Amino acid sequence: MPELPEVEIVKQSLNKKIKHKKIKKVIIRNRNLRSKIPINFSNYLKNQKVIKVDRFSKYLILTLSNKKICLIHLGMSGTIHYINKNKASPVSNLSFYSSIRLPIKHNHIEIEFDDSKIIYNDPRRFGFFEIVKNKKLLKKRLSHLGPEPMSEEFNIKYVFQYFKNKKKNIKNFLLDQGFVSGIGNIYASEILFLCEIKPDQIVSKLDESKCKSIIDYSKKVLSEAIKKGGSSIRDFKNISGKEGNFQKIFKVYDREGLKCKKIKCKGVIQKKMISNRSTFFCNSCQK
DNA sequence: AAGAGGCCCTGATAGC
DNA sequence: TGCTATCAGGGCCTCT
Repeated sequence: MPELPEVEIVKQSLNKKIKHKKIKKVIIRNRNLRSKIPINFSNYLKNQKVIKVDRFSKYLILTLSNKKICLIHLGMSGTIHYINKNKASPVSNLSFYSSIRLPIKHNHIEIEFDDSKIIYNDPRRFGFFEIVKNKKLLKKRLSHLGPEPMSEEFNIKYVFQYFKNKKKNIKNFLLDQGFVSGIGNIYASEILFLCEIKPDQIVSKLDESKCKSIIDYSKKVLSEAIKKGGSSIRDFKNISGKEGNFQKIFKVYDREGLKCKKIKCKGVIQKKMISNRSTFFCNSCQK
């Protein structure tokens, strides 16, 4: 569910709420996530301070005072909720979704501080919590990931070279975390719309200027989404709190059958399954 | 060795 | 009302 911008929003709010706080207690309510939470997981966290919270791609990285690292991925449906013990309600929510009440089912992990706690909830269990023993191992753990879209490394030389002789379509590559890491299914469609490139375009056929527009719009869309607080769709909608706002300006995602938003374009937004993921595009201005 | 497809899991919604 | 089928923001594994 959460793509890079949403994970960034979670990271920012975690830094505001739990940075420098000491972990007093860890409760595992359900070990079953993408990988099973190890029996001794709590031992690494207990009595440690949270030094900082970082993010790479869609991963959250909690550095603890014992130098161990708690690596978190939210999968499709993972959310983190922050509760201040002194304030009964409403509950402020660290997921980019918001909720004034706590989820009841599918709470997997609770991490308690003196005055507050965070709860990890994940109905589909595609997320995970892992302990990585040091920085070097973290680098190794994340070594399969390509550059982030906003980084300098994601440049024309890299992209043009990467696309040479490749026969997959561009939508597939934007979702391929080894090529570029952080873009997910929603932003892939949004980026390609702005580039005026059809999602099933084979990448070896893209010229340099098209590659350049993919780079520029990837950076632009993701930074814009972060500014808007991410995208809140489906979950917890219509509940007051810190919802993201980017979904309000989706150009193509979930707009099947509606008119293209580009000025003077008479096109209609189409939905097509590409590698089993729904993909939205304009049948007229995307070539 | 790149690329296609299946699978992990629960919940919401659509269609009959 | 109550079935069944399909789809959902991700990523890994296997097969060809």
